[in-house]
Amino acid sequence: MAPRIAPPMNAAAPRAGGSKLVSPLDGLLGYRLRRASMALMGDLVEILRPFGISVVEASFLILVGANPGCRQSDVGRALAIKRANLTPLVGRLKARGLVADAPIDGRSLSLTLTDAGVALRDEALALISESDRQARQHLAIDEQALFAALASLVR
Amino acid sequence: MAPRIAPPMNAAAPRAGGSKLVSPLDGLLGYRLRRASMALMGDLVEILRPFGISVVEASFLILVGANPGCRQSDVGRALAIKRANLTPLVGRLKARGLVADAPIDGRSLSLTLTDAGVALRDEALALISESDRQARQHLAIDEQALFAALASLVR
DNA sequence: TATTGTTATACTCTATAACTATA
DNA sequence: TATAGTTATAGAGTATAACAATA
Repeated sequence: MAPRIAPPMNAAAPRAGGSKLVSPLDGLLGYRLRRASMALMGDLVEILRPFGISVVEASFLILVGANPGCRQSDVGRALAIKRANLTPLVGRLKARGLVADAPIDGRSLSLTLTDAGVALRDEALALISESDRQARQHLAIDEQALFAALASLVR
Repeated sequence: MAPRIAPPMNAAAPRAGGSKLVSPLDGLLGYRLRRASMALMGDLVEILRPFGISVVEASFLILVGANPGCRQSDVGRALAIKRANLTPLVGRLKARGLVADAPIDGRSLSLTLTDAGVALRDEALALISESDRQARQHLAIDEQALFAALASLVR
């Protein structure tokens, strides 16, 4: 056994400082993912605050903007938003003049961004992309590998 | 220009299948993190359902269990739970006989798991760790590098 | 019969503000 | 003065169930 230097007496007492806790959670991938996700979500909330839209609403606008004429139900599936929650969400965006809908076949609705919706989406997406780029640029890991690993955890 | 073979007529119409959408969100790290986190959280919810506790409650029990006698406020800080939400959380766990508290200095509370709390924590943590291990074992990426990358995104 | 959209409702988690007591 | 804990309350976000209309 290698000799060990005796630590100072106060180092032997756990909880001395009173604030640093042992965290078994730090060894869990799920926990680390949640904390990282929450950190980026927090940034996103700040970015979106001036626009007066939520993260879910922004995701919705971005997806509809990239798929003009898409069915409401498909957007809901893609974002894992339940039908029952989709109605008031679309209602808010329509009320703000950001989204327009039109019947497809009598039971489905097609969605499109209005000009105002496109303008807001463009502004917001630019800021979101820039913030995301900044978060990625100091990663000490291959970005493609990271994305692939994250994708492998979904479903 | 290279000659192009004419596609079948129905292939020219986007949205033919009607379900796959173009998703600019897939290029965002924040979005991929959120989806991956939500997937693992879903697993966790299923694991905890038989115990009748939430993900937050399980995290709380695990952290208190690893730090007997810790201050309630320190646990709240470590898990980013606001003081106002901590009181009913601890109240529920005390009412179920999983956690015990004791005054430290007249304004702070120290928390400890009861025997029942330790037993539940042991059972739950074993299942959680096993589920987490399964999620990690097929990652095509260095685990240490992944954890470091995730940590670099927090704060 | 299965899907789409709607309505109503409830539950969880989180957020804010005000208050008391203590270091 | 800053911190710890409490209380009350409000807001997102998400969940279920039931319904009508349509494919």
